[in-house]
Amino acid sequence: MDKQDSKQIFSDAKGWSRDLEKEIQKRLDNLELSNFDVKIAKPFFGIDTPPPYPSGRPWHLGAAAQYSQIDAIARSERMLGKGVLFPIGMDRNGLPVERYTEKKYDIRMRETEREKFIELCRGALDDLQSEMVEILKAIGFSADFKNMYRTDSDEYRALTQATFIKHWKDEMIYRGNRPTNYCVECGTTIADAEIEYKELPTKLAYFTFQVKGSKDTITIASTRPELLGACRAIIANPEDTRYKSLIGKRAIVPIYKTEVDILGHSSAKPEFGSGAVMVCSYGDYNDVLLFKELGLDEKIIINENGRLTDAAGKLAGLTVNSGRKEILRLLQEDGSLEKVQEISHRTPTCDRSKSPVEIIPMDEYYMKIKDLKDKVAEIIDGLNFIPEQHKQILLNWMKVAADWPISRRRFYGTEIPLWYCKKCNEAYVPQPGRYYRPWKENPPSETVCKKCKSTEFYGDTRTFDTWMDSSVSSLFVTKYLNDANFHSKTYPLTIRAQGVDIVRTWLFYSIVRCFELTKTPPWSNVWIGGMGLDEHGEKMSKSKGNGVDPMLIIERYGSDAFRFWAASEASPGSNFLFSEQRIMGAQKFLTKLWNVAKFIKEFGDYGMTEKPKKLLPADKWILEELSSAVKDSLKGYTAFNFFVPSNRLREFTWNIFAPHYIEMVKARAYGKDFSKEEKLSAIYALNQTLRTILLLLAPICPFITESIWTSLYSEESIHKMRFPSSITGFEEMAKYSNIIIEFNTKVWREKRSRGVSLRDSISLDIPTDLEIFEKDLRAMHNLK
RNA sequence: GAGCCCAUGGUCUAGUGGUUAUGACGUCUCCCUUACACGGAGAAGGCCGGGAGUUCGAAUCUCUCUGGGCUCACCA
Repeated sequence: MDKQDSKQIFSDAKGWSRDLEKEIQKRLDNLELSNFDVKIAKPFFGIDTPPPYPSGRPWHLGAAAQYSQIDAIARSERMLGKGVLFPIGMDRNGLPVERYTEKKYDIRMRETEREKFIELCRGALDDLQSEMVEILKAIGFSADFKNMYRTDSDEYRALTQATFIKHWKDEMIYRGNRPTNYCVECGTTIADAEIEYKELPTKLAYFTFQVKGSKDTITIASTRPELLGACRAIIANPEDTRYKSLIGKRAIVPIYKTEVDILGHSSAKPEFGSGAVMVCSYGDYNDVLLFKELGLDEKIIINENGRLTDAAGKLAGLTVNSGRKEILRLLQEDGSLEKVQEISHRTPTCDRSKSPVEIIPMDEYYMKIKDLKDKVAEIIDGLNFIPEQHKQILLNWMKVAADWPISRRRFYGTEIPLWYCKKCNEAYVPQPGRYYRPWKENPPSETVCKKCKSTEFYGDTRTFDTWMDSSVSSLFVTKYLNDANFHSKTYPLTIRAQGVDIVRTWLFYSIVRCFELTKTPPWSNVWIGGMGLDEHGEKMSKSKGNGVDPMLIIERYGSDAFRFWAASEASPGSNFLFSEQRIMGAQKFLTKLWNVAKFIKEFGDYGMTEKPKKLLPADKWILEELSSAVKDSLKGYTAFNFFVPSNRLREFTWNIFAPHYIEMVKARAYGKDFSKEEKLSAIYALNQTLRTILLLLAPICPFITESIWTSLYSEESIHKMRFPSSITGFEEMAKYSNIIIEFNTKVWREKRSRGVSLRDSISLDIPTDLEIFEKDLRAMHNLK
């Protein structure tokens, strides 16, 4: 936008709006603020930006608010004189797009040719990605879009694989056949971190086992009767008088007629159900522990399609749910079923598909976590968390974190770069540096099995958990293994910024992985944003239908109003409640600022930068008040806290500058009954104050500040300026603030009580405290 | 069951040993005043969740109770 245009807008527009913003957006898009050059000698500031998953509209309003805050980190650091590396990538691996693609084309992944399915996913992502970029640009996100990376690019996947290969060689990875969390709907193993517990209604069935060699029976209660065929023991609490005499005997499993031991074990709680429990492979995590502890033989009764196996006898082939109905019918027929109780049960579900998780023994790759706990806890302790208290979330998770299953039985992900010898099954690990696809490629030519010298291999068909990719984002953006010079100058980064919802995944895995690879924590600061909730404080979600499309809000009130709202609504780390009314409030403030600028612009180019020889007391006073706002705002920015500057600047502008100072000097600025020298002093202070407010507000409201700035002060963008330092020399004026405000209020109240208009003249004495402002105050209130 | 966090006018929120307890939104009344009616001025509205303690002095520190939120664990 050139100066002519902005003047046009100024004279016409009554307030700030989205339409004005769109004009500025074009200009800002071309600024290339995010250009980063390691050769330029500025203090380095690197941001590990969360790569958003392109999920299409509506994007989560809380996420949009959070990204606008992350953008404010980048903008404020630029204005603090740093060389800011502000990368942006798209997280494009994993389940969400696979599920989206299945739905969109009405196909099933496993019934589709792998190559074809991958193509469809990629196409879907490309569409969703361009929409995501549009949204990011609309909220004023100033990251390096020119070098936008994708976690599914050959280059990125080569890095994920290279880091895996290093972990493999360092013996950080092992392969194990262990009962793991398995989501039938997604058809893959999932990690503990991906489990979400939900209270779901379920049936608790009570049924009897015949005690061998006696007429006694023992009743057990189970929510998983369909696992009866995999029952290997019954346990009861050794203190439980009802069952004491039965411990050590054997019981006959109804329907299946197999025999199992009745054992004493403290994990059976007498007060729950019947007090006796059947132990099956595997109903829950406790069963896993008991099988291990009691040395029981597992019987695989559920397969990876979620159907009961031959081990289930008559139930073979049924799904878990229909198997449950059928076994209850059979038990009823058999006379073993005592009763069925409706209960609410905390059920582990998959956080992607929301369906119940089964525990099935699967052959998977694991990354060792348990051995690292102490070291990782130490690293976490050394990081600066914003807010400090959120460090605890991660430390708590650390205490229970188990080894991380990293392999997934899915198609759209980074392939596990391993082949196995067809003869002796020895693993072959390729050289790092290239992107490998073992499911469709042979290993590099001339590969010979180091054990048996065979040249025949088969590739692993699995992919990685997507967190394997995103947990090395800080390495990718610093060109690890790719540009040693760049990496050494940019790693570790300065700050990780992210939401509280992915602390135990992205944050935790990033620390573990990057530290293992580089022996250095990937950043020194961790900024954790709170969650955006609906107006009643409930989580926004598509299923609840309480989500709000941030683009609609931005179209209605503008991006700056949205960003100002996000900044001023809550301290960093606190959750914030959506409120359209409060976003309107933010827009009102921008309109106020706009009108202040319109007023000041009237005086043209006088004395805007050149300090007049003599400043009048009122002008010194406002500069002192301004100075205090500068100090507070800068303190907020250096702590990555935008709540402080946004509220401080709103308060200063709206409650001090506009009603008191501007009113005080209005007559002088117009030059009515004042000398030219006095007039220039006012105009200087007015401009100085506005300039400073604009500079300090620019990281939070990049559009309106750019618009006013380029219209009044410079051809050069405000976003290439430095923050002002606080003004000194007027400290003694601070004492007048309260008395000025009190006096003005007193006059206004007086006029009101006399029923005269504000411009009417009354006679009133100026207090001696305020004598130095007498001329301004008389003019302001029209005092005789 | 354990840990962490929170409790301030109708609503949201600032405040970390001394303030007349901050601001926003909302409410009520008056006012077109050469930036702004998308505005201005004024007003009402709070025993800072309850109780006990430390202190000359507590919204602020300690204990305790109550009520919320989050996380983890157990639940056959």
